Amino acid sequence: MATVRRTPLNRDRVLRAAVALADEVGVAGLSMRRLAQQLGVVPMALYKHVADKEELLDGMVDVVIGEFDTPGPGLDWRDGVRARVLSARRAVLRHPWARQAIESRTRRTPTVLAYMNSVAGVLLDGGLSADLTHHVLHALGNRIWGFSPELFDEPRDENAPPPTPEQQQAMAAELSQRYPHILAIAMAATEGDLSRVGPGCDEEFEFRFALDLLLDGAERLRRGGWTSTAADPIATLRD
Amino acid sequence: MATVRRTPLNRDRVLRAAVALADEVGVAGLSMRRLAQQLGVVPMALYKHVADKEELLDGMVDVVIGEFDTPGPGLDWRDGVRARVLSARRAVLRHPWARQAIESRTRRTPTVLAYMNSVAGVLLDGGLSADLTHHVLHALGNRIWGFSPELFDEPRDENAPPPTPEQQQAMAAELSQRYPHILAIAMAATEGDLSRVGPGCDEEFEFRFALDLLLDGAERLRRGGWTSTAADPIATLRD
DNA sequence: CCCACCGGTGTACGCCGTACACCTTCGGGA
DNA sequence: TCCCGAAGGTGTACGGCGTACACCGGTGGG
Repeated sequence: MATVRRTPLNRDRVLRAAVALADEVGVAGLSMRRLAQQLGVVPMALYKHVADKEELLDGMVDVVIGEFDTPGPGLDWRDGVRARVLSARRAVLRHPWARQAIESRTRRTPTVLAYMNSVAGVLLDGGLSADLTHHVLHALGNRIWGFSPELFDEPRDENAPPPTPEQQQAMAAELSQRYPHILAIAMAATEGDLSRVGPGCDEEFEFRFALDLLLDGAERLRRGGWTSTAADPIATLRD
Repeated sequence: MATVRRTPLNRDRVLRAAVALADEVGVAGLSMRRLAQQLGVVPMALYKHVADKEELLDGMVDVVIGEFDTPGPGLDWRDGVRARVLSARRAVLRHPWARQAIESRTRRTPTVLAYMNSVAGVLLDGGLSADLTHHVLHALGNRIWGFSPELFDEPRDENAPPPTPEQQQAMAAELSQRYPHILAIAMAATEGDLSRVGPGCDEEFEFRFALDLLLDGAERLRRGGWTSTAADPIATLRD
């Protein structure tokens, strides 16, 4: 009997299936065994296509980077960086696990290098010295991958019931006693309505704010002919 | 016979042993079983003192935060933040696993809140509005914990032999072909001597550079009476 | 025609976190 | 004085994980 032969696996199909699976169940729920099951294959079959789980994750990150789009030239260098980085951000938002995956990766694959090279190119073309470009890339840090590094968000439990007024009252009392400064911030962020503390911060705004703060600081340094070898390299910033 | 009774465990001893063990073997090598062994106790004994491994890690982070020191008042707000953050940095450098642990944590323990509250207090006392303080804290992101978020470092293998001149030549050729902008940066960073690419970037410098870039940008916003409700909130920054 | 290789299989090992039932010890009311 | 309940430590067991290793059928090139 003509048992239909499955079209054979290959590295690309494995990676794309892994991305899809992670989109569903998160990076914590992604296991070699589960991925194999999803592909209708025995776990060890995967190892014909990726060396180990580390390499699988590297490959998955490469897939996400492949979704970044490269805006054409002709932009102010700051707009060029913004465009790249905000595109990265959109890709990372489509794959919520990507942030954690990127943070945990340490290998720099050719894809990763190519992306860094492209961002660096925008800075250099914009007139930043190689020196300044280097340090600005460091300053941007993970932001070039489209997410801010923070410990502030996330612990939001969607299924939790909204706080009752009494709970709000209690929280405000607790905050004002032990963490008055955090209370001040929360009040400002919610315009005094602590019940709106639920939705949390506007990540998009925070991301752009920090990005622009850094890019505009860099632009000021560029104009000032900044160099890292000066005695107080950052002094140019101080007026 | 008088079998000597071990002094009983308690949460504090467990956490400190965990920190010590992680200092030795890293966070990846830290398992409940191994920690128990180190304490001369059966694995399940730990669960009388911490709910689960998550809570153990939260507690370990709290221990590290406990090592931050709080500089006295009387400093310029920027110096106040710098002092706190650089002290955090020293603590995190003493516990190399802490960075990863902090990044992976999502629960905000009272210790975490207290630290954030203290940093926020410095900003507010320095004359930043609650609004601006909020966004500046976001902009600083993980930097308030004493490390920069980056994908640039780490993959340095100490045991690897230094590259031979031929390898350097090959690397430079590869770089100049495929990643010319990265080459430019590497040349600038090593003053043209690519053999010094080994030691990597000066993390301390990069950290301070980014920190000051952000703090000085924030100071400029403060002076300009920045507010997030303006049409183009960041416009104050432009030239 | 044969054989080497490629992709997939099956089994097994040693880790992991932790649920659950149990057992000792000890301090403090009745 | 007795008892009892809590606190702290134990032992066993389960289900999951990544992956080493031996194997095996099909297929295409010499």
